[in-house]
Amino acid sequence: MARAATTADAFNAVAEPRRRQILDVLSGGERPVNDLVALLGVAQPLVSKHLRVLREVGLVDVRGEGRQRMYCVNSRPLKPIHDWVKSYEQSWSERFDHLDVVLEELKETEDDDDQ
Amino acid sequence: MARAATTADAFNAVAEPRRRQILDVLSGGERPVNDLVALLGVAQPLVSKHLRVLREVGLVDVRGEGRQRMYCVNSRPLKPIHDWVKSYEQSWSERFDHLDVVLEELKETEDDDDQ
DNA sequence: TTGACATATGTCCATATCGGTATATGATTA
DNA sequence: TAATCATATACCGATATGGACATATGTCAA
Repeated sequence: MARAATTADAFNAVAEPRRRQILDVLSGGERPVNDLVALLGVAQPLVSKHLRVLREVGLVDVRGEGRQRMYCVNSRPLKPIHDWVKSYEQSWSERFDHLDVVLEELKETEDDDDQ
Repeated sequence: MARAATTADAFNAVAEPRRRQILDVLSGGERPVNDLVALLGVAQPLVSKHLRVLREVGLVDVRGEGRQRMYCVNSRPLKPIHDWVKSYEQSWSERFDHLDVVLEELKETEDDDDQ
């Protein structure tokens, strides 16, 4: 087998930075493709391809408006990502970060022993 | 260019389900490689390679213990994912979900008009 | 040292990616 | 109808993947 398709799920679709950018722009409201092309400074066919991936995993919806196609975000497929990542959240919370700092300092103190 | 390397960042590393599984197991505590091999039922070289990817993005730390290598989670690289996804959280919250339901019902009512 | 165990690395294959360029489809206007 | 604008698709290249397999490295015990 090879790497999972980008259209396999939101995890894969969103791993590409450009697609996150697109979602970030669309989170400000519905946009036609050419807006994204201008805002991201990317070739139009590439934008269309990224939009296709996002559509296939349900992260964007389309609506025809004249000769334009208006895209908007549908963030529900992001929920599994949120849910999975959330269970790790406490680990980097302030309390634990502080503990890390303390441990780091301890280690450095040990390292300094041989000076 | 091709797809970004799996070791490019946590987004890419974590897009692979098997690697999330590994992190999920390790979140229960430090484990040697063979534990993961047994628990996931995957070939050992494959586990080692996944662990390498996770290590390269800083999601796991290793510690030598005799002839074993103990792996544990370091979830800090997940924070960017959490932060990015979090900004979309409200969209799927109850309130909005309810709104979706209402709109869905409205649409179905319209569709039923021709009965 | 030899052997056994734990883990890592190397090679191979099939596959699909992102990006670029060219072209097709589709809707609107003259 | 023809020309134009907006978007989608097709094809190509370079690249790296996950998995299977074989083998190297490294640590300990007899």
